[in-house]
Amino acid sequence: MRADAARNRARLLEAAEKVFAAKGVSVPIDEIAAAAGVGVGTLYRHFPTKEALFEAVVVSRLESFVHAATDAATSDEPGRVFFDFLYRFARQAALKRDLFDALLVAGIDIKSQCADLVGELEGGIEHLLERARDAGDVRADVTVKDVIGLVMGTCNAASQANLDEAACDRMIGVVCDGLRADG
Amino acid sequence: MRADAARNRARLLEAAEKVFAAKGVSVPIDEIAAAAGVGVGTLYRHFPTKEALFEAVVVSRLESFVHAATDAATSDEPGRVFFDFLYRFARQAALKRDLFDALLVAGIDIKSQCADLVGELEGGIEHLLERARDAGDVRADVTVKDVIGLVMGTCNAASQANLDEAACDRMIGVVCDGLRADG
Amino acid sequence: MRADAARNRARLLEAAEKVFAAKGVSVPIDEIAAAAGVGVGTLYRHFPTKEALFEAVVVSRLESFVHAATDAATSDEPGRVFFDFLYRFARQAALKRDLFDALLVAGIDIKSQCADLVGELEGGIEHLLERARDAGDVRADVTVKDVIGLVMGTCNAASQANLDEAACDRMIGVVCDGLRADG
Amino acid sequence: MRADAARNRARLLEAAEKVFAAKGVSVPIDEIAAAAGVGVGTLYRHFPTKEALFEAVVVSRLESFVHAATDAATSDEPGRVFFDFLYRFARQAALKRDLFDALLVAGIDIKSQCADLVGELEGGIEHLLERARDAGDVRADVTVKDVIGLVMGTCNAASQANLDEAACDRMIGVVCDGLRADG
DNA sequence: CATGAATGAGGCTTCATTCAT
DNA sequence: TATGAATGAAGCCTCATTCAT
Repeated sequence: MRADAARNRARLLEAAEKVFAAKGVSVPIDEIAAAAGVGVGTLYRHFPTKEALFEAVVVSRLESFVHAATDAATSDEPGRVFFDFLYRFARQAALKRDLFDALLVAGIDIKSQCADLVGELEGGIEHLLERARDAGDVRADVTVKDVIGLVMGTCNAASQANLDEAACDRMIGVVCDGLRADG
Repeated sequence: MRADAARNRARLLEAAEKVFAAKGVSVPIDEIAAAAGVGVGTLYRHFPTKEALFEAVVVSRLESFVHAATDAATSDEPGRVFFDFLYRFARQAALKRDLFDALLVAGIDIKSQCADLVGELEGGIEHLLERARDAGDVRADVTVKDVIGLVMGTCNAASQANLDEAACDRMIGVVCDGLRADG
Repeated sequence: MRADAARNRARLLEAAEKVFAAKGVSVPIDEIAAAAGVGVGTLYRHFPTKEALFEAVVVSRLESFVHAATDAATSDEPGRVFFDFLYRFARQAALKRDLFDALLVAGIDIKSQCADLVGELEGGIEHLLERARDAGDVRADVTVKDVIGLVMGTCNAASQANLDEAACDRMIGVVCDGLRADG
Repeated sequence: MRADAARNRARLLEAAEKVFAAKGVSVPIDEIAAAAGVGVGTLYRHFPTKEALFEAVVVSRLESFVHAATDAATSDEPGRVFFDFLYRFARQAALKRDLFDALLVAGIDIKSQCADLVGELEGGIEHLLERARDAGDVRADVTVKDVIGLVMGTCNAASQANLDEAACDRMIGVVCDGLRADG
């Protein structure tokens, strides 16, 4: 791939992330192209479909989470590491508001690549969860999906309600305390 | 109001609730009319705008919550009543998936009536929360908005992820335990 | 026809005249029914079509002009009578602004009854014109259609431009002077 | 601007002029697009609104009138030039039937550019009128608005009644004679 | 290869007319 | 019979996608 093509692709992803976040998934694709400083044609050369562009944005987000989970996998303080991960996860999700919502809500099905990554991410978190549970730091009855749902849901709610960072931390704190408790 | 008009209005609300929930707010309005078994014109006679229809659906939902909060306001077991309310709230929200998300996400501003009801509902929950807090059953640092965000967010997440009722209860359980804890 | 039916018909005609004049021919028919204080159903019982209602309105207007022309037919001052008629005609037309415009412009073809009345009116004016011409008070080269066009066109223009009565009189004065002149 | 875009814009203007003239302002916009041999989308790329398209058509017409008025401004035979202008004006207006009516009648407000041009045109004609009046060739009591109303109204009437060119000339002749007369 | 003009299906809404009450 | 609710074709406009430049 030529250097300028690569640069355009990067610009498009960045612009798409911003614009999707700011205006929702239903934003006209021309607006994204404009924000990236390229023509629609160029956008379509890199992403065959609006949906494909959206997926690519989500994928890039997921990837960073997967890396974080992998990095945290081999600590010797499983509990601390697990909860730290949740906080970091939450903060990220809170920052990039509307994107995950959009992903979950807007009726755009997650496809191929995305599904794989989601699986990987779940796997990574499950690993962290199990180690924390084995160490007695997390109650026994919750599943990965519960954990992800709790954190993501809370973040979404916080961002949708325009709550500040303090509120978001407080809410995640509640969730973490709930996870620690003996049920 | 004539009998048939009332029947059609009810059908429309019901259909809209279902269809919005199943396919998101961006569903074509004709589909709702078809689901209700009436022509588009009839829909527009009852609701002057797609947005108005959506609002009406949300309002009817909110109203039932407000009633529940009011009913629970005068118990002598504030803690139990508060958490019971949250469970009921959650179960309702989980059943009617995607609607509240949509409300919060889809860029449709809440208007007039809706805003009032939301305010009322917040007031009602705040009352329950304060009584439970005064009774020492809930930690001191959380606000109504936190509570609502936690419950709603969790429910949304659960429904989006197609989790079953058990998972949803488990998640709400985590949240409630977190709220009980001393922070 | 029952008394109340007749009253409804009259009310509808009156309302239609006002509403058409105020808002143009493209006004929704419900608005006319509402202005007349009856339901649309009643309107349709009296006039099978929006166009038919419009035609009826125009007919009633034309009839009054025809009567005026007939009344003026037998004067012994043909010139004065002719120009007086034009002034009266103009004033009427100017008052009921938008109706004739609408009639002429809006693509609604004149039908049956209307056409007959227009013919009658033209006949009446032609009679006045001929007598005035024979008396040497009007130049020889103009036709009835010219006269009607000049007066109606001027009135329409005046009303469209929101000119006041003085301006309208001035303009008709110009036209009349032009008609008097020897060409 | 790209060559094809310019060509399409021109085609659209031309088609719009014809179609508006033939069928009135209420003609569906798809019909204009079809007449121009382009898709609706193209029409909307060039003119953001039906009204904007209409305005553009009117503007192009007005411009030619303004130029004519400017060209005639510095003659040394003010009377002849003034009446010549009116004849030319009339002939143009008569050719493009229904457009100006539509403009004046159909409830489409003249906006920005249009208003400016109308002002310019009025100014131009006023200049001609004053010079002709000063030369003693036109009666003293008429205003520009009167003159414009008389000519435009007459032309509209002529075209609406499907009168031929001779009749139109005759009618304008009457108006001009009326303007010359001493009132 | 980049651009942005062109396309047209499809969305929301209006309104003349019909029909149940 | 009067009413006004129901109907649905048709209008205006948007926007994902294709294609000429």
